[in-house]
Amino acid sequence: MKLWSQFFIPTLKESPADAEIASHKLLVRAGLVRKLGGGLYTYLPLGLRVMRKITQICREEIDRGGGIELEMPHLHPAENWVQGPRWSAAREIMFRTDSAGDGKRAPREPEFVLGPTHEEVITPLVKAEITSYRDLPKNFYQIATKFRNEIRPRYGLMRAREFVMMDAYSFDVDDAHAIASYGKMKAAYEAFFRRIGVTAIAVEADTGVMGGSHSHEFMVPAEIGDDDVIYNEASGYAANREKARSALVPAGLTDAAPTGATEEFATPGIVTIAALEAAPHAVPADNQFKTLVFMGDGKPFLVILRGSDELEEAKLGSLGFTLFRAATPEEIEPVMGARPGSLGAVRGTIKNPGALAGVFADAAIRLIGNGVTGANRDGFHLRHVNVTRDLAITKFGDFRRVRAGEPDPTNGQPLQSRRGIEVGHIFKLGTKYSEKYGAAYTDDQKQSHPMVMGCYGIGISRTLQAVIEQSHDADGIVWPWAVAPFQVLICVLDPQLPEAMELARKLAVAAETAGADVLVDDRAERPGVKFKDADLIGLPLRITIGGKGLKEGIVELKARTSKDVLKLPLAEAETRIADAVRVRAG
RNA sequence: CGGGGCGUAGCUUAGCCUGGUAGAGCGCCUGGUUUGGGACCAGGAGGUCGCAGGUUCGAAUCCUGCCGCCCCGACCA
Repeated sequence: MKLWSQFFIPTLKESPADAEIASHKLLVRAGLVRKLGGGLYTYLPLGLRVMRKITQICREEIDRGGGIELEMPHLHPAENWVQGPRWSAAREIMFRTDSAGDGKRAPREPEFVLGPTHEEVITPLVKAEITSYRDLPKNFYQIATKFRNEIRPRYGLMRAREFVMMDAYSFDVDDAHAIASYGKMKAAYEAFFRRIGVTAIAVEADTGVMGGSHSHEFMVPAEIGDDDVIYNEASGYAANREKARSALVPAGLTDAAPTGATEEFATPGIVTIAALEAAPHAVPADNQFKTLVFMGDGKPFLVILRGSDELEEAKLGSLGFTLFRAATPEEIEPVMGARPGSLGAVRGTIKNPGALAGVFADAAIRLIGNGVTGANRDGFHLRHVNVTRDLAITKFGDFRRVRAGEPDPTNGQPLQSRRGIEVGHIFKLGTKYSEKYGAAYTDDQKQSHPMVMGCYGIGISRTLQAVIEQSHDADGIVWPWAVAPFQVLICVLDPQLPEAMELARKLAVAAETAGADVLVDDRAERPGVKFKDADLIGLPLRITIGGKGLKEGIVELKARTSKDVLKLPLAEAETRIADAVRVRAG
């Protein structure tokens, strides 16, 4: 039992000016966190209690899924990263540290980085410690602070520079066993989110800079989420838009025959799809070929899409470049012979085709058959361009952004789209890290093999905020039982009455014995203030002890989720409260 | 990092355009009246107006630079 007057819950009537979304406002207003700087937050006592509860449930479920807890340093020798496979891709999000020195000369020390994730630490550890198939599988995890120099921290704990994450790393003898480990973690995640009272759905996801073959993200549906989930309820298909597929291009599609010889026509000043759509040319966007130029590891490559489609940039990750970015007009012209707006991939029109690392076409351009594209001559386009006859395509792929309404790839029904917050991610990594660091084992035939890895993350602090985003009303937070900082609030309206406080202590003991954490509001505040604060901090059960009720011989019991107030005769109060707690505690 | 916005008391903010003693509400302190959904009255403390330059007799206000924060984009748990 905690007495409010001896605890620290600084609630606010007004929302801080820098908070935009409900959960961020409530985090601050309910006295859970305070901001230190952009993306940096202090967990106040109430917030810390929630973090601990989420952390503990996470630990229990990961343990149940076979995880072994350890803790690695937050400070990493940069050397570990330089040796790894993604130093160049990941260094931009890392904080580098050194000694503050004596202020007189530049410190000369090994370079350190603050850990954004721990593959670069765990893999060398496992390499050194595990060498036999007899010691596999192993799945190590920790729940610890991570540091990422987010370009734009946002929405309170939602995207912070310093945040708490559960990160796990599995090591298996082969692919089949790695998939089993992956499956166990997926089940553990589902159990975790269920227990903390959060709806999180597993969706297919892009692997990003982590690499690896496949992955799922766990998404909490929310309007303010950063990600779009493409899904269909009937089929159960769900994917991050970055990864989503659709059956837009029918499997049996036959390629259109040419309609005539390609023909150049003048389009002075027309450099956008929309402009070519307008009169006098009137070429529909879905009859145009859009030609984009990217730089992949220093070499230009082309991506061709339908004019009506958007590029889904994440999908270019499948092309195998370590780093890629859009090319600048200065880079484009010498290769293509024209500036953006008049580009095309028709054979023979590209000025310097040898410079290209490839021409990658989205499969949907096959729906065009014969269309219009840039002539690689400023102010000119080509018509009657046939996909198979004319375009210098290296490879077809899926590069377009899927839109709601397109057919589900599994059942053909229309796909839907909604926003979500990514709270967890699981990756099947393969041998990318184990090969790089030499983490290998010897099998029973004395053969050496790289271990097959998986890695898994849950954003604990982000999940905390996602809980609030998903569970609040106009008055404040509505905590799910399992993660509430306290489950029972005893509101003593007349704390100056000794019999009121005595009763509060008695009821607190009853609730605690039944399995609840109890907060007693013993402040010398007016009832209105106490009720407003009670709703704001959102504890699941509220017991009200007032002078009036005591004269009547009752106390009141109210759930945060309900408007109904139960009047409990004093003689029954302890048992009734204990029952109410047991029902919810399960 | 590109685009936009904002920095005034612990919090929310007015004042800035059109330069001339920095104001309110909440919170805090004292006293009193109150006491079942953010009370009222009286008194009080609290501000180098983000920082540094500049223009001016005079700058919160105009100009320049920097810093910080928020929003949109690319990245992520």
